[in-house]
Order: sequence, then structure tokens, then C-alpha cells
Amino acid sequence: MAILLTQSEENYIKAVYALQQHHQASVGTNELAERMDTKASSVTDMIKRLSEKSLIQYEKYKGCELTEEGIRTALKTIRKHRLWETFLVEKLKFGWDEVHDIAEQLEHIQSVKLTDQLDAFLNYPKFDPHGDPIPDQTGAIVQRDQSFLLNELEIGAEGVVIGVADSSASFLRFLDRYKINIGTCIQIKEIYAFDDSRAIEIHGETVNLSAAATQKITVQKQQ
Amino acid sequence: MAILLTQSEENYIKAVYALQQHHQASVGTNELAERMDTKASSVTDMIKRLSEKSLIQYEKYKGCELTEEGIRTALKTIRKHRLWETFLVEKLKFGWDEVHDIAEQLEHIQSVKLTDQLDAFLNYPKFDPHGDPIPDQTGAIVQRDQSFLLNELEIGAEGVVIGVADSSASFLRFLDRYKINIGTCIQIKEIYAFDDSRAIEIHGETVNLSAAATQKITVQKQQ
DNA sequence: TTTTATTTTTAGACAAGACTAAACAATAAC
DNA sequence: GTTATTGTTTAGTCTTGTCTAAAAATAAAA
Ligand SMILES: [Mn+2]
Ligand SMILES: [Mn+2]
Ligand SMILES: [Mn+2]
Ligand SMILES: [Mn+2]
Repeated sequence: MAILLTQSEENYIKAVYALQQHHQASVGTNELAERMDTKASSVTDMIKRLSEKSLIQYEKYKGCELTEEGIRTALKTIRKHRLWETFLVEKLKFGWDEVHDIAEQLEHIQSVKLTDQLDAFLNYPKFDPHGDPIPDQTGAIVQRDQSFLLNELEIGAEGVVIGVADSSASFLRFLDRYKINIGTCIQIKEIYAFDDSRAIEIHGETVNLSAAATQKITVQKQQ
Repeated sequence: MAILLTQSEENYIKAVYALQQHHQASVGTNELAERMDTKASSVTDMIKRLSEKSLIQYEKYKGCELTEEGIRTALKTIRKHRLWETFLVEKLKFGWDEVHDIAEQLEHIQSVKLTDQLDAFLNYPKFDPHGDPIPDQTGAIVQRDQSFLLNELEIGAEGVVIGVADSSASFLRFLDRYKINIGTCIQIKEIYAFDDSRAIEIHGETVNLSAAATQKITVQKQQ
């Protein structure tokens, strides 16, 4: 049942999954090429291969979508990626801005037992260091209560950071400088109409965040 | 300075290292092919590539040897392999017979920081689960006091197991059944001339080990 | 020292995964 | 409803790593 995939194939599957989650529709060749940092012609080749293995449903000129099997495969890789990221931060003292590239390598290690033992060792974490949900052995991911972007909160509202919409090292280090992390409590004190920036209170201090920043911070409303 | 190698290249380097450690001489194409489970012609191709990168010294029909740089490279990979094996046994509760194949994958993960943090997390272990020495950051490996194979001990002598000459899962599981592990203390009670087997005492019990088995257990003499 | 056997290398082919350049579909603009 | 633009696929080439079959070098035997 479990088909053997190359690292390249796994990466394509992950990319298709991410894109089709984003816009609820079939995925185009060019956007896949952009995401995979390759050329459209290479994508076409790979899509055909994965279609052969019935992980992707594909019709010429009509884009592609993952099959049920394809989705299961994507979730396995995502599970491994996020477990390793958690391991690196929790156990090996890495910063949350340093772990993605290493996890990109580790996610391809083939051993179900390894994945499950790692999961147990980490105490079955539900979220990775960036607040993204970790699929369990069956591929299930916890569905969260309604969340907001920080720029959707009104003045006076309080939120707890539960994720970031941008996991780039640059943005994560920016958040570090403001001591913003998963779990950090933030209150909106002021919204400046002229540039849509916000004065926010974190850990008792009040600072200003640009619109670009508040659009990338996911929170859950407090009480 | 640090050249980027493919997994395949790293595996060849490791194999050359192992073979040239064994018989103190240059390594032949056929034995390398056997070890890598491939064909001699493939080996010739790869040797040329690695020779280009000056990791191997090579002369047609004369076999090959690692350069200084090649040895450093081999030791880096071996370090990673043995650290991961230690991690799997110590932290993830794997048996010593289950870790080699997974470590064969993990040893290719590229991140010096990962390796060093893992080393620290494991408390800078000097030996892996099979008793093999783990090179440190500089590639140095601890040199041990004189060791013997179990079949070299005279009657009455006591030894502590410090390694195995065969790390196959089959042999390791055999040792498990007799509760023989790294650190186990063994005393020779009797040597049977007719088949060269031995009666040995472990943990108070006396059992019989074949010549094939005693040749594969490395010990240090006790007192 | 020839002959024979073994080891090693070359030549040629193949699959995976990528690329460029060119052809072909599907949309959008006029 | 043609024309232009964009998106997608094909055709042909390249590199890595492998293979088989055949040639060449070395080592062993006679
Ligand atoms: Mn990541
Ligand atoms: Mn993540
Ligand atoms: Mn091993
Ligand atoms: Mn080992």
C-alpha cells in the first residue's frame, strides 16, 4: 500500500497540498513551478509521474489536485516536518527561526516507528513551534476555535498569539525582538488610520506594529 | 572549504574509509563494489568523481585511498551516524538491532549545528550503542586500551564487553537473548576443544557460546 | 615466458529530474 | 470573431548514478 516516493516527489505533493488548501481549487502548473522554484516544464513531467502513481488527479491544461491517497501522503510528510521542528526547538534549543530548513531534510526520513517514537518522546504535541497543527498517526489535525489576524481586532480587544502567517526567519526574528511568541498575550491600544499601524501592549510594554506585521500574526480572542 | 556531497558520494567515502581501516592498504574496485552492493564499473565512475574533488587519491588499476580531506569527510559522516544511533537507543527507546538503517538515512542531514547540539543533548557520548567510538567535532576518536576477542581469553579470565565485530540485527538479537550487552561482564569457565565453543558465565548463569559467536564479541580484560 | 585467469576500465545505454526553446491551448482584448 | 496574451505542454538536451558487454591491464599458472 505505502508507495515509495523520492524526496522530490514528496516535496511536490506537499506543495500541491499547501496550494490547494489555500485557494479551494485545482492547482496550476505555473504557481506550482513558482512554489517549487523550478520551471513549468519540470512540473508537467512530475505531475504526470505522480498522476501515474495516482497520488494526483490531472487533466491536461486543467491543473491538478491531490487524490485521497495523495492527501494522506502529504499529511505524513507534514507530520514529520512539524514533529522534527518541535524536537529541534524543544530538545535541541534551536530558535523557531532556524528549524525549517533542517526539517525540510528530516521530513524525508523513512521510518514509521521513528516518527511515532519521536511523537511519544515529545509527548504528542498538537502544534509545532510556529503554531501549525501536527497531524497524528491517522492524519487527523485538531480543528481550532475561530481565530483572527491581529489587524482584525478592535481597540481594547485582547488576543493570544496562536500562529504566524509568515514563517520566514526574517519575520520570526522580528517577533523575537518584540518578545512575541506562541502564547503571548497582546492587547490593541490604538489604531492609527493614516498607515493602519497599531499600538499594542505586550508584557506590560506598549509598542507600535506596522500593518504588514499585524496581518501576519494569528490570535485567538481572549474571553 | 566544506564541499557539498551527495548521499551517494558520502556513502562511498564511508565505505572506502572502512575498507582502508581494515586492511592497511589501498582499496580495490571490486571489494568496494561488493561493499556498496553495486557494479565495478559504477565504482570506477564514482572514484573518478571523488578523485576530481580530491577526496580520494586514485591511479588507474592501482586502487584508491582517501586523502586527508577525504578522511575528515568520512569521520564527519561516521560521527553523525553514531550520534543518531545513540539518540535512537537512549532517547527513543529503540533496540540496538533496529537503529543502523535509520542512521544510514539520518547521517546525511546537513547541519553542523544540528550535529553539535545533538552531541550536547546526548551529553557528548564517547561510544555508540554498538561500542564504536564517536568522533568529536574535530574528528578525534578516543583510543582505547588493549582489547581482545572473547575467544582469545584463557579459562578463568574475566572480560567486560566493549563492542561487537558484527552489528547485524541477527547477531545483536542473539546477544539480547543471552542478555549480553555493552558493559556486560563475562567469565570463561570452559573451552571445548572439539568445536572450540566456550562455557561462559554471565549474570551468574552459565551458558555455551559457539566459536562463531565468541569471535564477534570484543572485551577488555578485567583486573 | 607464454598462456590463462582475474581485476579493472571503457563504451554505450538507461531512468530520474532538471533545463531551454518552441509549439500549442485557453483567455482576454479589441 | 479575430488578434494578442498568458498558461501549459512537448521536444530535445544535460547531469547523476546506475547498468551490461566488451576491451585492456595486471596477476597467476604453466
Ligand atoms: Mn517548516
Ligand atoms: Mn512549522
Ligand atoms: Mn550503524
Ligand atoms: Mn553503530
